[in-house]
Amino acid sequence: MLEAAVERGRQVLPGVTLVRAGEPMAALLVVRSGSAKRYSVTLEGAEQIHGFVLPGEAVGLEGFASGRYTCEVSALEPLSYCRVPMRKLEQLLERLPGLRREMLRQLGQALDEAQRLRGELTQSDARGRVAHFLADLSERLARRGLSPTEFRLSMSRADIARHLGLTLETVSRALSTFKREGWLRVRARDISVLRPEALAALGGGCA
Amino acid sequence: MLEAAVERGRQVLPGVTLVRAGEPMAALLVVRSGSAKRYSVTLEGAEQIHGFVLPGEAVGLEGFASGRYTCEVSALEPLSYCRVPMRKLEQLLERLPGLRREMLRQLGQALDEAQRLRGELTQSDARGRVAHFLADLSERLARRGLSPTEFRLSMSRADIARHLGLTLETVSRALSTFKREGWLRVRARDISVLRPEALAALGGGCA
DNA sequence: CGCAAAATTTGATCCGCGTCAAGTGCCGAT
DNA sequence: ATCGGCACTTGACGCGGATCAAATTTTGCG
Repeated sequence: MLEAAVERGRQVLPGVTLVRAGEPMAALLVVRSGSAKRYSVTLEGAEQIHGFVLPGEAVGLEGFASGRYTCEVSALEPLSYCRVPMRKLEQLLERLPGLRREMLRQLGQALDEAQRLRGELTQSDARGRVAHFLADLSERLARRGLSPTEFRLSMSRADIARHLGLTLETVSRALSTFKREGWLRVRARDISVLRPEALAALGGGCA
Repeated sequence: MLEAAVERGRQVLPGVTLVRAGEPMAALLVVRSGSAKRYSVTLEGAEQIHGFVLPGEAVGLEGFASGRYTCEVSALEPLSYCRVPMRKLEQLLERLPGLRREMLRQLGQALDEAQRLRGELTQSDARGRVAHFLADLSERLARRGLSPTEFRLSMSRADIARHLGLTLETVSRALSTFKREGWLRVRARDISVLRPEALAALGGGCA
């Protein structure tokens, strides 16, 4: 059923752009492995990073609004994904009530997360934001069966900073602080979380 | 068709809570007139304001994620709304491909706006955020056929501040600055926008 | 393996916004 | 009409993070 509609996985190299802002939304993309960044480019040419796409997550859901993608998505590592053409998707939605609910669920979740993140970011200070970012990443990795305590950041400090509305220096300082406090081990882009609860306490003030 | 499924409008007074976090999502609510604030309560009891609901907008779409609402929505003014029970909604989605697309479109748009807003807020300074807030409000009012230049804020400065991740003093100062520059006229909660383009320039750096 | 370029860390200084503290004006109650 | 309370405005000051600058590590490549 679903499998039959899905085009065989495709592979791309780091730096390759999967979708561009303004391009018609011809298909739904789901990342199989690797990671990507979602961003839009401001008038001044700066990247505004909306978030990072991990395995199992869909790309460009916000394109449903207008039928066109509203941001760019480009691979941060070698990445494989599968692709469901919109025409196929509509046929499937016609037939499968479960898939309808699933699509609404996914969109609802994306919306919920976007809001929650916005709340976190506007309320917290720099370290709180970085802690939250790490905790969130950790949780999403765990959801995919990967280690929540040992992972490698696929994005640069600058990408993290632009995502959190900070400067890369501030992100670096926050990581150094966490390291000094004994909450993390940091070696370049390799992270070991030693005290997840400390990060969660700083990052998550939500009920 | 749609009209038949919609329960007659209901009215509530200011301060009344329409939906509560954790409550099962039994129906889709759409605001007819008046306005409301969406918020969640942090562990410390502070309100985190996710946004404001204007006429024509739906309440609690993020509830699709889990079948339960994830934030509270309470009326800021006398408010009327209509209500589509979830059971009815599913039946309609079964039969109407157009409504399916419309639901996805609405969710996509909510997602797109949440992301865009997050980007704005994390990148801009205090005046940029307030300018963006006013420009956004103005645009949404215009979309409903209301005046984009003359309106009354239904929310307090404190609500605006918590929404933007600022303090109420800073919001007040931003408004005073805009007034001094001749971009706005401000009398208590009544706003006249004199130079929309100035606000847009400060508020919107997106492509 | 060694070099050059890029990414990251660390340090010093400055400024915007949060905080604390007084006013000022608007609105409802009596 | 007057009073009291609350929302808002305005002012003073300190701190966290942006900015500028330089050292250090990592990575990609010949």
